[in-house]
Amino acid sequence: MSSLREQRRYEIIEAAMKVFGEHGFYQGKVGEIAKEAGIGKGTVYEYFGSKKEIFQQMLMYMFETYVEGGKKAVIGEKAIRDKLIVLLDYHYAFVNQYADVIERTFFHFENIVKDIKPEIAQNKRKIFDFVLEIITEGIETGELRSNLDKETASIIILGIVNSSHLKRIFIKADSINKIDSRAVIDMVLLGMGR
Amino acid sequence: MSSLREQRRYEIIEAAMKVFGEHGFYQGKVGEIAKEAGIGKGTVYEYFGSKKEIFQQMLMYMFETYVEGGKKAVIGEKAIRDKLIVLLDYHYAFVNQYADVIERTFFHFENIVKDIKPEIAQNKRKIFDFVLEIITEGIETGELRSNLDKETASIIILGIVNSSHLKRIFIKADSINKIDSRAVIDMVLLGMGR
Amino acid sequence: MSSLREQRRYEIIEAAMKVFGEHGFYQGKVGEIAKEAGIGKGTVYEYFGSKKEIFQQMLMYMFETYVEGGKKAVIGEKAIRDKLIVLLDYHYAFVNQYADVIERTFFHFENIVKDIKPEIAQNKRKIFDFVLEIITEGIETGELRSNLDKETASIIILGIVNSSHLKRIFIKADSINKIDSRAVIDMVLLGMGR
Amino acid sequence: MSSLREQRRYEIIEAAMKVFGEHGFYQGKVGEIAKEAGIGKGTVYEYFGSKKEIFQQMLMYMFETYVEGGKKAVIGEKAIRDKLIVLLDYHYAFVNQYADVIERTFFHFENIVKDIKPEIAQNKRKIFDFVLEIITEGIETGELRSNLDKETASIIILGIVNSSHLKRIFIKADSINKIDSRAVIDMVLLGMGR
DNA sequence: CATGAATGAGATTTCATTCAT
DNA sequence: TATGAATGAAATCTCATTCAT
Repeated sequence: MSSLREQRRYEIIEAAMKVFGEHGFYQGKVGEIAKEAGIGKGTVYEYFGSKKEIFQQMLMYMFETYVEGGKKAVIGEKAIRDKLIVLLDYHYAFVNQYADVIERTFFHFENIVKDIKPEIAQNKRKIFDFVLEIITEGIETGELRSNLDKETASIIILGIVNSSHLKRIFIKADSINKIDSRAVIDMVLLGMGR
Repeated sequence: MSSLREQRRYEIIEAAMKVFGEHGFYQGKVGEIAKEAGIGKGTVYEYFGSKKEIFQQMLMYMFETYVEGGKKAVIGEKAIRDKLIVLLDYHYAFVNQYADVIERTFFHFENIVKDIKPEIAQNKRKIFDFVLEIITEGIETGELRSNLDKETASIIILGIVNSSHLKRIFIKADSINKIDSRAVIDMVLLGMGR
Repeated sequence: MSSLREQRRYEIIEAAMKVFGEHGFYQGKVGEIAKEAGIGKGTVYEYFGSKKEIFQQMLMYMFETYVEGGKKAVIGEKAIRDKLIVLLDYHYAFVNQYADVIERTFFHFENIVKDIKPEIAQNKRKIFDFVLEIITEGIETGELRSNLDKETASIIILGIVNSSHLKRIFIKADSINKIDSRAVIDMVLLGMGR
Repeated sequence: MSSLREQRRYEIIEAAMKVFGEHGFYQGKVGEIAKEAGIGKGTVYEYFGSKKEIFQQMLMYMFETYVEGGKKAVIGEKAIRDKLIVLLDYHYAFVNQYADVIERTFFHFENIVKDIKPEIAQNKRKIFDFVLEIITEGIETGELRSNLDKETASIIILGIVNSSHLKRIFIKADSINKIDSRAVIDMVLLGMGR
């Protein structure tokens, strides 16, 4: 059955996340992915045409998982403030779960997938649109200022969302200190000014 | 004198920025760096012990340039708001100047420099401290709320600073639209909330 | 019964002729032969021990077909001149029918079948003997000069027979111009000299 | 100097003739060519872009050598009969010298060099033209019949020239019996008929 | 009998690094 | 000091063959 094939594909992608996460794209060896997945090297090529394709499919999978999960996480919240907090928490959890592979590849694959599948590009755009939606909704419900430039606000939120992961990079690589989502969002909503 | 040697080292690093910027670390060839620098392949190894070392030194150089330049840019401004705006502009200009190499390597070198020189780690910390200083100063001068958690605020600023470059990644790769630093900072200072 | 098995073997050989004809021995894949024969890859190995064996059997089959067909074609002719013309036509038709596989393999299998089955060697010899017979007969009937060195004459005829296929190779690959068998044979019988 | 590079290229081609001659294109390994040439595997790639390119250049070299040598060999002879005899001898010597590689590749490279360089195609044509010239000259000098179809005659001669090598293939693989060029040519000139 | 998923040996090719000049 | 020809380790990918179903 095809679901068996799907299952095997998924196992390889799982293994790829581990290996690419540990070593990045160029240092991640196909042989190691195979070993990690508990199969032969040649078998990997029965399911994916090339190392690059494994990587692309892995990214696709992560993007989809990310966007889907994010929407699901946010859906339960009513207040925009809560949505943003949940989004921040979700992002942090996601990044932590896939920490290595994200740090090494998620925001850094442009040159690897120059012949990037349109679906991936779409997914990138989806993340932005997702945040834009929340902002728009916040303005409509009156929780956010009505004169807010929505695109700029989204950029800011996205930047901050991404900060959780920057913290580890910029402050200490081994930091496991989670940023306080509540504090962050409140600071953004209230403003830093006096 | 050693200054000739320094000069030559610098030329190689310049070439490395070009080559690594265009192709990333693993696809950037030492031979291309040599050609770009107008010297022989073997000569590169008279100045650097390995490809990895060239890369590390290049990062060091960029960090130092970044921090130094940032401090210099900000020094002329009195108001914290202006300092932040200038910082954002500076970051954007810096990222644009070294756009390719940053996108491909600046936030992605963990695995390349596992045996990272302490100086690089220090420089990363310096960037954070630099922002932290501005925030602290802002609180002291009363421009920022006194109950602000300084570290969190710095993380937010850093995240936003980094947004300028995220915009290109998340929205459209070919976008040349600069984010409006003034609008962004004001939004952060005033808050998004009603 | 075994005739079912024979039938299946024949189908595989037919498929092999197509595949080896298109891609040659090394580029012709067993999987493609299987697909062409409409059976599973594993099934091929129920009938043949290895790719090499398929190839050897295919050659055997072609040799036998060639020699048999050649004799049959010639048998109806009385005059040696006609026999030779018919032989030339037959060879051309045969080569055209199996054009690709012959061009790619017929004269090029030495290293593939180093452990060549004696039967193949015998078949090669048979082709020569077949021509030798015609020459001998021609001398006996007085159509050919009595002082003709039979072996040399056979070599010449064989070379010329093979020319039909050389024409395509040496002049233009896409040439479909058949050489005029009558003209050729007459030229050989009459001689080129004044 | 460039002649050093030329020299090295030639050495590699020599090694390639040996290796491809022994094992054919697909079984001839680049590593073996390198070893045969007494250099490292990587060095081969400093001189040729790929295995295919080595093969193509080798063919080019052989064609050129063949045509040049053939013309030189024939130039000393006045009579057409002698020219043809010399050509036959020359061909036999050439084939013997490069026996293996010719048997395995010379008439069998169509699919390897699909992207065949125009120069190779030209060389193939040159061989035919070369024979055509001799025939034409023979007619002009009156040594050959004036009503001879020149193209057909050339095909015949080419086929026969090629016979010397067919002899080994069709009769016995280990035969070192040279065909008697004089006898062959005379038979062609006089004709086989009574 | 028939199958095709799984395998891994082995080939080509790349490129950082060395070292004789 | 500067060079670039030479190197070979190592990686990706192919495909004949096996064998559990």
